[in-house]
Amino acid sequence: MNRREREKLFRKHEIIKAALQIFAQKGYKATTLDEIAEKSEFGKGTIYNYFSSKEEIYTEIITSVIEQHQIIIRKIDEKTVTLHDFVEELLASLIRFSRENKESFLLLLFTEIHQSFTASTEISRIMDNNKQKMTEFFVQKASKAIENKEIRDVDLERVIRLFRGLGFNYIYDLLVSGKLKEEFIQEEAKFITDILFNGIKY
Amino acid sequence: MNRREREKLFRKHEIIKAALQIFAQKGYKATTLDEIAEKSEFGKGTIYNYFSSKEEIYTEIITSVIEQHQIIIRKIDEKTVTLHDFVEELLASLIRFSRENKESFLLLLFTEIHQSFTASTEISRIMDNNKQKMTEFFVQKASKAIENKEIRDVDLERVIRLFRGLGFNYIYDLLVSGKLKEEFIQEEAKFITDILFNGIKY
Amino acid sequence: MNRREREKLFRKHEIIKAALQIFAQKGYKATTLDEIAEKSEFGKGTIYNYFSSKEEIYTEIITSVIEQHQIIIRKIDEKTVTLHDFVEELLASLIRFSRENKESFLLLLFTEIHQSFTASTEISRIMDNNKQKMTEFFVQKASKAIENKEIRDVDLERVIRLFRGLGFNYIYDLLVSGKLKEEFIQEEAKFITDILFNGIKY
Amino acid sequence: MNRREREKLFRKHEIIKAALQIFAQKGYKATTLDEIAEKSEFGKGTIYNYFSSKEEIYTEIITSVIEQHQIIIRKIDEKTVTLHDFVEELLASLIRFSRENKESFLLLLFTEIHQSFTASTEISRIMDNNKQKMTEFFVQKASKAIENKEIRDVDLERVIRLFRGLGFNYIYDLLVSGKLKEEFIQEEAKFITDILFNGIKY
DNA sequence: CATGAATGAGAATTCATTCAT
DNA sequence: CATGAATGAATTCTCATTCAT
Repeated sequence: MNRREREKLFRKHEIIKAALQIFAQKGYKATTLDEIAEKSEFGKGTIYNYFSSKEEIYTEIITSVIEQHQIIIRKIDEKTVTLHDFVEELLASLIRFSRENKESFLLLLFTEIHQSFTASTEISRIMDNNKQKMTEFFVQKASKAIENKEIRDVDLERVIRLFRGLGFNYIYDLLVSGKLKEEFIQEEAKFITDILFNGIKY
Repeated sequence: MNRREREKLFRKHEIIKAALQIFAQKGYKATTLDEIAEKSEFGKGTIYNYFSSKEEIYTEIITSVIEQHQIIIRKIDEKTVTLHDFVEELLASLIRFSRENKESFLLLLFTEIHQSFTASTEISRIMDNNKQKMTEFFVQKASKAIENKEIRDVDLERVIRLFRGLGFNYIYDLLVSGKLKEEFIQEEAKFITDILFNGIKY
Repeated sequence: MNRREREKLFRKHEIIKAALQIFAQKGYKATTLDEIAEKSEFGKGTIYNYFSSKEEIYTEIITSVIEQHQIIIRKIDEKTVTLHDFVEELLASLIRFSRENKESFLLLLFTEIHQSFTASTEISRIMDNNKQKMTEFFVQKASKAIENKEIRDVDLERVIRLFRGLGFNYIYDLLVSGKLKEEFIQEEAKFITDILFNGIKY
Repeated sequence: MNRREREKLFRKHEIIKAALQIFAQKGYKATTLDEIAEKSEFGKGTIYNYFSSKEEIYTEIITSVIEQHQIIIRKIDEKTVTLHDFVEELLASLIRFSRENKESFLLLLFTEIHQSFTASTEISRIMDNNKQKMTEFFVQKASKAIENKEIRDVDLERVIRLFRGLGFNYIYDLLVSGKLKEEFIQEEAKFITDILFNGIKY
């Protein structure tokens, strides 16, 4: 990649950065290109040299966010053996990611919850695929955990549902409460894992 | 209330019903009055005989949904003594409510997650108040549960965060999966409660 | 005219009274039928039993106002001989009329100034006719006044233009200033007449 | 000011020119943005790149017209010494202005007469201020004229009222009659001044 | 490439008029 | 007759997209 291409990519990224913040704050419909132009400090027309439509900006952003998400999951899957470690490390990673990429996380959450932000079936497909992937990793680890008597013989479909709920919403609450300090990330992950494995019973 | 007033109320409700469905599907911004008019089978102008603006429709709906939500929580709070029962019954009630009022639930979830759908600080206030109320009920029951050694001495702020995450997101997943049958509602509630109390550990 | 007809006429007059006030305050376009309905304490539909359109209400009102105006002029014309008396008495009458029918006067002024309030050529015709009539009376009296050496041999077209300007705008200023007391009406009329005849020169 | 800014200003002026004509013809309420767009030969949306609302267009226009009006008065005030000259020159100037800016004059007249065209208190304030200023200049010159025995000891409040009436309404009549030729402007001004000072008496 | 002026399709809202009760 | 609910055409305003410079 020569200088020209590198610069082009850099400018494109500037636009994405600006757009992400506004999309995360206002949602797809309520975000205007004027705002993106202003925040990215480019002219409105310039944006169309990098993206062919507002929807494309959104799609590209959300696709990239999901990819990062996937990479994290994949890495943790490879790095860990027991379900317990998988859960704790995945949570820690996701919490860390959310903290460092608050807007990405929020956008992911919106898109997850509210798929019709955009009419794009492309995005739906990617989201579903992502969900599917995460489920696979979890089920694999969990199945083995049941075999190894690490955990009880629970209904895995339900547990993954519950786990996903935790993952997303707990982190969201942490984010908006503003209490998410770097030094407590591992602690938060441990806490959720503890409850998930041991329950709150006396 | 005479016939005329009853009819008027009925028609207003027809509009609300239609609007709720579209708001829940598309969100506030992406919902147009033309759609509401068409779905409610009224003329566009007619809507304005019942509401003074699009925002008023939204506010009225979300306020009413939150009220229903509150009533459920309050009832379960009075009806139950132990935290275990409170959690199980509340989950069952919320699951049942969501099943019967899918759109209401989705709208609540959107508004919770994405407060800037509407600029209305009024709605924010109501939402915060609702969150606060639910927290209070939970904390009260949980504090006593700790005293009574029903549960361990866990960090309540975290547990409520976790529980709320469960409540919302688990139900959402159930809803979109389309697997939420009436006969399994109590079972689902029991399952979550079981995990929350006993964990998944072998 | 039997009771029924008298009542009908009475109700029609109630509507006219209400409409006149609002038209005078806001102008034709900015006045809504809802306002007229509310002010007249009739249902909106009822108004259409008495008038076939908003424009008809306006036309009927303005026509009636112009008629009253004409009657005054005609009466003063008959009652007076010299131009001086004609001018003074006409001014006094018009000032009195404006004071007692503020809205009518304002409406007349608007319609005079701003004929395109309504597209109605009917109104234009009536207004022009009114103007014409007033001019005729004035010119007749003035011509004789020149003959009789009551006044100099001035350009009558110009004087009538000047006089009309006085009549309307002076009264308007008096009206909005709120300083128009019954006991000063004749005095005001005398003042204008004095200036018109004698000028302000030392 | 560079080329871009000059062009922008020029286009803005094109819009103002078109809007002025229509406002003057139909009044504020009855003028639509579609008409302004069509007359100015811009797209409807383009107008909003120059003004943020219909009301802003109106306000800007009327403000500018009043300013021009003020400038004329001020200039004449400085240029003349006696009341007689002030009156004659002011009338001539105003007549000339009205002839060359028919629409501006009409708009001024409407706004004066019918302040509720727009709800804007801003405009009311400006209008009142303008009225006030004109009164001050007149009163100052007239007071001195009384001292100097240029004119009789007349009630100045009344004379200014009368003079304003003349100024506005006489010119209006001239305008609509279409008889206002450049070569007669000074003559018209002389005529009115003559009557005001000497009266029409023989 | 960068820009921002121009645009019109589309959105919310208003209101005169109709009409069933 | 009286009423006011229903309506859609008309109006103001927004914004993604195009395009000339």
